[in-house]
Amino acid sequence: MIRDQIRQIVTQAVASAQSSGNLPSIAFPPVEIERPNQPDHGDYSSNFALLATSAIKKASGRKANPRQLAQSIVDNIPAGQLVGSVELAGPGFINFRLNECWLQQSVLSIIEQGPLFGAIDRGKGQNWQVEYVSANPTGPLHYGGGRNAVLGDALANVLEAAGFNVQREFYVNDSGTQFQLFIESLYVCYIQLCEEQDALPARNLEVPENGYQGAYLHDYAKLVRERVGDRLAHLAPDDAMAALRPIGREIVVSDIEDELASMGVTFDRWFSEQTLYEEGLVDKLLEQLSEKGEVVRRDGAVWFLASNYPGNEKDEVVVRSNGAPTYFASDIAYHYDKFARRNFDRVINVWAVDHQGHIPRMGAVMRALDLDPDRLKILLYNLVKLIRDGQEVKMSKRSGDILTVREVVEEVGPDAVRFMLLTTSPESSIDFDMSLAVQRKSENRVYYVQYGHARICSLLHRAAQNGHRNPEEVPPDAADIVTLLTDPAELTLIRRMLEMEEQIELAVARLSPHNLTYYAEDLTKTFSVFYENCQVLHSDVPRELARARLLLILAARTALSRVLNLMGMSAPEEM
RNA sequence: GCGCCAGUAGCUCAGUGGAUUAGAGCGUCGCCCUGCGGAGGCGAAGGUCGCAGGUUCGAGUCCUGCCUGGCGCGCCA
Repeated sequence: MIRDQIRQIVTQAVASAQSSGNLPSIAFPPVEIERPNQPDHGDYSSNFALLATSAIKKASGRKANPRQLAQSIVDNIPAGQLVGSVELAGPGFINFRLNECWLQQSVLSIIEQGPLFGAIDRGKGQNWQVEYVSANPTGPLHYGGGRNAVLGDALANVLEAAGFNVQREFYVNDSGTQFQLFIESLYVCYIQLCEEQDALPARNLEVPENGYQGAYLHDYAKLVRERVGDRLAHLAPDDAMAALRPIGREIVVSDIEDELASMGVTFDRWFSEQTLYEEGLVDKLLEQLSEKGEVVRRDGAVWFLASNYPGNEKDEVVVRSNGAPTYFASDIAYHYDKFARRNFDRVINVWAVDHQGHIPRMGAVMRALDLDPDRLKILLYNLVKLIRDGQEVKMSKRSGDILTVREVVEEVGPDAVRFMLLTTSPESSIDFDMSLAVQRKSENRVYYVQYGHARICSLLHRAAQNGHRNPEEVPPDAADIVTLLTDPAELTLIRRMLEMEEQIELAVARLSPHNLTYYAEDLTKTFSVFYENCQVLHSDVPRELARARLLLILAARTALSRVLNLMGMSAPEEM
């Protein structure tokens, strides 16, 4: 990474200034390289001299002059290929400007990297898991789950770009009370359907008190009947429901899977909670924890003594007094499986804020299992408020009247959904204006980037028609040709593209990819300015210069489609 | 009551302790089509960064207190 290289240059300059006695030999803080806001201040800058001043003051009580310190560092920076100029500025900043020749050649390196452009090696082959969505398998996804899906998916993309081996997992809660209620509700709908279709005597069954009422249950019931006919209607209710469980599970999970796929979200693994019970892992771990005194029986229930751990005020029930385990019991086993068996170096769970209370107890579980709590990260995101025609879209979950991810995707399109749900930092809530998202006009920022990409493709296509042979290929003399790229708009575009690595690094460091949306817009904006200022296929433009600009455009397409793909969006060739 | 999060332009939101001017999109008001897709470009207006203190060479960013809003504090998930 460029930033790392510059950091390295400064660090070495500091070391040589120290060994020649121009800088005191004390322990300095690590060198920070930042990107100045103002272009006048160069491409990169370091405030090291300012930080060093206070370090010296602390160490020796002497007050050093930051500009002087900066000068002695600058004096120790050798000439190189990457950096064109180094200057001392303001109270003691060291500003770096990238070498123009180097910028020009990097156009070719961008093209060469292609769809992997911007990849960095932060992961060093570590195995990470991102677990996201993990909605209850009781029906279609509530639109709020869309944010979870988009966030987790883009984060996984970015982690892969940063050199991590990433596994995407959906945890299927196919064992708890909610799933049981779903099966009971589905059973009732199924029976009603059979009574109707197969002329069976009416039993007047009703969906249980806290059961699921949504219309989708009737669709599911139809699917059940298509598979097994009225066979289950002739069994005793308990037997029928036992038989219904795997069928219902498959129907609802594949419905959710389709729904997510409509947004381009797919998983490597759908992990069944039920299997943790079937193989006895839950019991085994509760037993182990009990032997260690982490789990005790009290008031007829079984408790995990979370309050022994920092941040936890209360203990947690793992087995109710009626003998039924809570979801927390299987969560212990699930995380044991993730860390102790599958050995992920790190796991990121994407949770909505209403689950924030679980965070401290998960930390307690990790410690109780002798696992490093830092291996588990929770990415919390705030809720989504849907606005349509200036009004909040309200809904009642009870009547099953929920707006689903599928409906929102159908209404505004998958790319708009992804972009909109990604622009806001996770901890902020989102006001998602659907009426705005549908508009394919300038008021809608979603299509701006895609439009830019489509223009690029159109331009390359037209170049071929205009007699440029193979505009998508790099000619043998490309290294000479790109030296013609000297227009400020051209160089600015190159600089912007070269931020890709830093944007990926930033998204990984914060565990949030929302910066990508802003970067994508910025990139497109810079391209548009270039496009406005620099003609390519006009007859006035010399042949060689046109070729150079086509290479730049090819690089721009590489960069734009890369960032779109990282966000999980399509990069259309025409619109 | 306690805990977590948010409060930045008319609206929706960025902002990684830095450089007399705090950014973007939309909206508003002006320009730019005998030029590669105008779903574009240029410019203007618009801010006591919730309030009050503090830390430091330097604070929208860190600390404390307060105000407002959201979420959480079950033998629910």
